[in-house]
Amino acid sequence: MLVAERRELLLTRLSSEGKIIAADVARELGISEDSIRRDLRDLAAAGHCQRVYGGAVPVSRALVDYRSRASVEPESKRRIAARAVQLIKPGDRVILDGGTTTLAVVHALPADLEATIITHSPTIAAALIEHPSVEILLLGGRIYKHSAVACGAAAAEAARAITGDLFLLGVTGVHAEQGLTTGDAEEAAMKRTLAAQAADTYVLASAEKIGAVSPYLVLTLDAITAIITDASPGSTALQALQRTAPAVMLAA
Amino acid sequence: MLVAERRELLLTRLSSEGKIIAADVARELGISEDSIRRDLRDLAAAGHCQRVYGGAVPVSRALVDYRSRASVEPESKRRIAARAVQLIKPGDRVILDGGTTTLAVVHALPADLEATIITHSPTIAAALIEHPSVEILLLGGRIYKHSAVACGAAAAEAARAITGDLFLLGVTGVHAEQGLTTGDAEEAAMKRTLAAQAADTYVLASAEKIGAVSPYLVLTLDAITAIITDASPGSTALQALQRTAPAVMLAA
DNA sequence: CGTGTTTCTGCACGTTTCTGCCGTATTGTG
DNA sequence: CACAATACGGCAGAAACGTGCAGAAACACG
Repeated sequence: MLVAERRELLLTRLSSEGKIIAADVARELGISEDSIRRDLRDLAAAGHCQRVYGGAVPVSRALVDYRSRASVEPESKRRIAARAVQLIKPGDRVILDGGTTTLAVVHALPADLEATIITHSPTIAAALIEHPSVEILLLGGRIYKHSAVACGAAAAEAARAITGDLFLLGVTGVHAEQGLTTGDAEEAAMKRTLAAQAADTYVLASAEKIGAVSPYLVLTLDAITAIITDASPGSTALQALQRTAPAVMLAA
Repeated sequence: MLVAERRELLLTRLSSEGKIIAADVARELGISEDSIRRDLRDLAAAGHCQRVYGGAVPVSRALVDYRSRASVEPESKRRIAARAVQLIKPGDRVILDGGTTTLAVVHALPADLEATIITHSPTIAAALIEHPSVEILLLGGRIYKHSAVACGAAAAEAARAITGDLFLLGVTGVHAEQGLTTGDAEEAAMKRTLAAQAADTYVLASAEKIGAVSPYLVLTLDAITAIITDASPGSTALQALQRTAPAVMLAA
C-alpha cells in the first residue's frame, strides 16, 4: 500500500467516523503505530486534521483544542490588547469584535480615551459601561450562545448602518494559505460584514492561533491591514505568515 | 474512547443539559470519577466551564455569573423575580427591561425554560448567555451609561420591529396618582416604546419604590396589567395603590 | 546496470500523559 | 457538631509520545 494511499484512507476514515484511534488503525492495516503517528503528524501540519492524545479528530473540532487553550495565560492577551489599544486615536470609531482577547482590549483602554466603541457583543458592551468616557454603540440581533455575540440578518443590517475607522477582529485560526478562520458559519459572516464597514481591519491572535485552521473562512489575508500577535518571531508558522500577510505586529 | 472525545462529550452535555454531575457521567462512561474531575478541572482552566461542587456548569462569559451572583441578591428582589417568572409560559416572547430587579429575573429562570427573551440591556443579555435554553434577542443602539441600556432613535426603531407577550418593567417610582416614573427622560421613552410592543406589561417594584416619585413619567397606571411587589400589605402607600392600580401581586 | 540519495519503516529508549487508587482535606447538610 | 459527599495531591502502572537509528525500499542519474 502506498503512503499517499494510506493517508487518504486516514482522512476518509476521519470524516466518516469522526475520529481516528492510532492503535486501532495500526492493527487493522498491519503496520506499526509509529507510522500512523507520523502520518497523523504530517496531516495535522498540513491542516487536514487535529492531533489529539491517542489519535486525531477533524479540524472542525479544533475549536475544542484543550491543550493549547489551557496554556493560554491572560498575560498574552493583555500584551496583545495593549498593542491594539495604541492603534486607537482620540475620536475614532472602533468596531470591537466579541471574544476574550477583545475583552482584554476593553480593560486596556486608557481611562481618558474619548472614542466610540461599536460592538455586537453584549459582554463587551457590559464591560464598557464602567469606562468613564467612551461612547458605546451596541449592534442588536439574535444572540448566538456559542460565541456570545449578535449574528444573523438583523445584526448584519444594524452593522451596515454604521462605519468605523478600525475593526479589531478576533479569530481562532490564522494561516498563511487558509487565511482567517473561525468555528461558526454565522459568526464568520458577521465578522466579514463588520470588516466591510471599517477602513482598517486588525486581527488579534495569540500565539496558538498562528498556523491554526478552523472550519469557516472569515477573510483572506489580503483583506486585512495587519495581524497583532505575541507569537515568537522564530516560529515557522509565523515566518510563513510574514511572507503572505500584509503586516505582522509583534506585541512585546 | 479518546480523551479529547470524552471532553468534547462533556462540553456537549454541558450545553444541552446546563450542568454536569461528575458521578453520573463517570458511571455512564464506565470510568472513575477522578478522571471526570480531572477533565472538568482542565476544561475549567481552559475557560470552557466553571467548576462547582459535584460537577460543572457553563462558563461565565458574562461579567455577572448566572448562578453565584443570585446568592448575593437581596432577598426582596429574589422574591419578586420568582413571582414574575411564574407569569412566563413556555414559548413566550418576554421583553425584559434593564436593571437589578430584572437581572434577578434572569437568575430565577428555570433552566429548562424554552422562551425568547428580548432585551435592550447588554448586562441582561450577557447574563442570559449562561442559560441553556432561552433564545436571546438583543435590541441595539447607543448605550446610556447611567442606566446601562440601549436608548435613543436606533433602539426605539429596533424595538418597534418586535412584539412580545409580556413586558417585565422596572421603574424607580410607583405612585397612585403620579403613575410610573424613572430618573432619565430617554430611558422613560424607551420603556414606553417597549410597553407598546407587549400584550401585557408587569411592573417589578420592591417595597421602597412604592409611593416614590421620580422626575420622568413612564406610563400611567391604567396602561399596565399588574404590579409585582414585596411591599407589606399594611403600608399606606400600597393601600393607596391598590385603589388605583389595575392589579397588585404580592411576592411571598 | 551501478551507485549515491531520499524516503519509508520498525525498533529501542527515555519522556510525557493518562488513569485508578488511596489518604487527607474541604465542603455541604442536617 | 457530626456525618456524608466531594475535592485534592501524590503515587505507580499503563499507554502513548517523540526521537534517533539502522535497514529496506524506491528513486535519480550517469
